[in-house]
Amino acid sequence: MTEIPKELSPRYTLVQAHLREGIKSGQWTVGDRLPSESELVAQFGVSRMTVNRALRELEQEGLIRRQQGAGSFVAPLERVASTLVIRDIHEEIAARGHRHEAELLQLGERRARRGEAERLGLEAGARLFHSRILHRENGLPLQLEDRLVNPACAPDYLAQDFRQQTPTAYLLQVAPLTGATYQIEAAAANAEEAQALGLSAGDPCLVIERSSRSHGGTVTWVRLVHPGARHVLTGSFEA
Amino acid sequence: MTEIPKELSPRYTLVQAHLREGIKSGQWTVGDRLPSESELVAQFGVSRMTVNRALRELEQEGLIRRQQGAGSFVAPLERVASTLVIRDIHEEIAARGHRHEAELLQLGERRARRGEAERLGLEAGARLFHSRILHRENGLPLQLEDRLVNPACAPDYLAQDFRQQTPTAYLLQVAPLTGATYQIEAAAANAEEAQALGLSAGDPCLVIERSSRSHGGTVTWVRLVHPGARHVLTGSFEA
DNA sequence: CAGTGGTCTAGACCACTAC
DNA sequence: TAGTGGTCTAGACCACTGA
Repeated sequence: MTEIPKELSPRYTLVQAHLREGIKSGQWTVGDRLPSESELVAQFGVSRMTVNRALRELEQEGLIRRQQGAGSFVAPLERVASTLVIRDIHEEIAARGHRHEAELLQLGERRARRGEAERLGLEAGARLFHSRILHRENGLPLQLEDRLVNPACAPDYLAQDFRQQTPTAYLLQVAPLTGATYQIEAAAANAEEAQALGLSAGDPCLVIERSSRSHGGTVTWVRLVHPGARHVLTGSFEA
Repeated sequence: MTEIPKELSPRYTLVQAHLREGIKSGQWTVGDRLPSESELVAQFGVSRMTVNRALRELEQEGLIRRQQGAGSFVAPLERVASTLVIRDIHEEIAARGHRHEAELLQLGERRARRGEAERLGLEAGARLFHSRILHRENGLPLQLEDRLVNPACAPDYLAQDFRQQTPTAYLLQVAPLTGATYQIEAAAANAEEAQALGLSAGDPCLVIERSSRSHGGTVTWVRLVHPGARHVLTGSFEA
């Protein structure tokens, strides 16, 4: 019937662009009702499925809110939300075009200390692997990585050369990630951390703690300590 | 033709559940090719549009990767990504069932200092509003809020009572949010900040700087300083 | 009740990929 | 060239909302 334009944006994106523009410009503001699906069908000369997809995706983005029987409305953007990405330190440094070096400070097996078994979902006093690595960017200490590993998920962990491949990369390979939780805080460097990172004890650090799961349960728990002055998390979001 | 089941999950979610299960269980692992759309059509007895939607949404989630002409594959979950939400401090404290108090330390109009005009997209030396508020949770200092406001976007800013309504809430009301950028870092409290927050100078703080835009441009820039020991950002993600 | 969004179908044409 | 995903249509039935 109607021709599908070649080399152009798909039609549903045209509908989205129209609504985005109206919201950005203030034509529709928070709480306003947007044109109904059938109105957009008439306006753009497309099928309802196409309009429906356009609106559904805008809803997934959080830009609009849809209510069956009532209509589509401009969503209140009360929250600054964006996807926070925590990347492998090697990738992150490489992406900046810099040199990454990993210094292995500790690697071994030991019994879980108080609280450690719980983090990995093991029984108290279970054996686990432990590693401590200092990551440098162009020679400058950037991250101190303290890691606990569930031996059941990565039995060959101790045999790896972590100067060649980061624990993160190795573990992703042997135990595909299916979930994670993390926590970000500011903390003072203790004496050990300060020495490794070339700071003074008490200096502010950005600390990320993360627990990663795979099919077989919790694979690893890691504490990443960064000099506060040298590591910043950034993000943005756009309506 | 085929009946649509009542009171049950939509059919596209059944297809998704099947694929999710296979990926979680390890039936398909990173890089594996998933059944094609037509195979899933045959397997589930649904139309291709339905299967297509199921797969498209899994791709948006990042769980699979699709390539025209080649197939759908299990995506490598290399990144710990999740939606980071920065909420209004009042909401955050109220959600914990605690008492929020705001102490107005400064409120006024002045000329932009060096670097400040740029953050708001104003000309050097332009006039702007400034406020400094200490937020307490159950009496304990939790956040020191230093804010610059573009007068063009919120001309009545100085007349508000910020003990009753946070600047965040007020500004969202008068200038609907259309975008923002933020930055998270660890920093040492300076003398002023330490005094306000009841810390010692040099104590680690979690600092969030955020710039918010509305239709009319940059509305406000804010620096939020939190005692490192008392504020943690958390999040999680699931395959 | 009329209008809304939620879901679904059975086709279709296209661009792309791998063999 | 055969098979893949990308997009689109013109219908349809349904659940829900608000007047």
